[in-house]
Amino acid sequence: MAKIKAAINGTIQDAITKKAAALFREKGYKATSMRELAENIGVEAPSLYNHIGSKAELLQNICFKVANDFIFQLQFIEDLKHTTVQKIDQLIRFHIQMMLQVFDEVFVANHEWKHLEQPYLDNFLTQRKSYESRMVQLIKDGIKNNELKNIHPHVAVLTILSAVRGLEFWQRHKKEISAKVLENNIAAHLLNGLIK
Amino acid sequence: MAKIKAAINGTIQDAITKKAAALFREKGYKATSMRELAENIGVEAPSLYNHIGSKAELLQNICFKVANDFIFQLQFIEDLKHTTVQKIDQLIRFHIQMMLQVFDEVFVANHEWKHLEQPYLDNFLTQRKSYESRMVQLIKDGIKNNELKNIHPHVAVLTILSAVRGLEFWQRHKKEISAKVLENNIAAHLLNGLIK
DNA sequence: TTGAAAAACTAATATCCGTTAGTTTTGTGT
DNA sequence: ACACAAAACTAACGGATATTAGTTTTTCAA
Repeated sequence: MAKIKAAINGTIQDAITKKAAALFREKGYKATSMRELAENIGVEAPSLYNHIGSKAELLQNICFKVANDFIFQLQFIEDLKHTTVQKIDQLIRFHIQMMLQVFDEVFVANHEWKHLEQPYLDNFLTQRKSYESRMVQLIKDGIKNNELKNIHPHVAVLTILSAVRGLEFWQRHKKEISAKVLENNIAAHLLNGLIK
Repeated sequence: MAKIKAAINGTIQDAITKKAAALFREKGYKATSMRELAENIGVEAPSLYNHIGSKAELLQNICFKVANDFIFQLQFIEDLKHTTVQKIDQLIRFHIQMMLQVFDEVFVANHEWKHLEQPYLDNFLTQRKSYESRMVQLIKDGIKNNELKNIHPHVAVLTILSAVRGLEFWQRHKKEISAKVLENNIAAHLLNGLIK
């Protein structure tokens, strides 16, 4: 059998992880077998182990790569010299873009993290909790300086995060509507419910 | 081993289905074994088959019961003599209440439906698509009669559905905040982004 | 061209899964 | 108390799973 083809600027391991993300998204982690992943790549299952450590490791890499990207961007936005509304708007748009650009990976991080093994599971949940807290703080800032209505900050954060997650459904309608229209509609819908 | 205890006004099958919903929600359908379900009920795995047909059937019952409840309520709301805004408000609140009252079942219908087997899978997806379409029509009505802004109806529907789904996260915070506060905050957040 | 490293292959293992068959226990109406 | 039905049990099946061991093929630098 021919060698596994890596993308132009990626390792073979990256290629396997990418395909794994697609399958984990489509069928779920537990329902995706290594034989199936191998077949999709064009190789026998045991050959995968020349490049990766284990199935569990694939899930770990996907989940923590996504978590890292979000945390990095949040840090970047926090440090900007903008109004709170501008920051929230930018964060919402980043979420939307991630959803559209690395859909499989974000979906897996959102839905399949529960199959992480310890200590990765606790680690992941801690990171997510911290991310939520920092978003709550952003909303609190906006309320304090009178940019936002006096809504319940934590409820607002979860409403925003969940609404953005709804972009999962839009993968099916990608042709009917542009990314920019989506971004503007959703950001407006969510922000208009908050702004004074 | 003692007999399986049914709830006061339910069959034994209902009791098994209820516990299955809890486990499917917590661990996922594929990751939940019949041996595990049996242990949780206090019985050996084969004993379950005196009361149920198969694992797949458990998932079917959970998913279609939930779908049915939602469709029934949507029909009820459609027939009301209310403004469109009132109808949408009421529908949002129903979603929130379902999420809080039959959390496990709604969660499973939202996340584990992909493990349904044919023809149930297609059936379920058809029902869901129809439900979405009818919500889109509701929004369109509201735009037409000038109650709502000229937003993209389908985007609005998915934003609402996803935001409500965010209540999943609130199971952890149930003690900190009352159902009524949640309901009011989320409904307001989502509606204020739509109303003219 | 050759030789070593990388990566494919085949074969196999132990474990888990849903489910069936056959048997024993339990509960209930007479 | 007894008989019958309901529902528990044990044993076992065939099949899928992730992964390992051992071997052959491929690739590529010298």
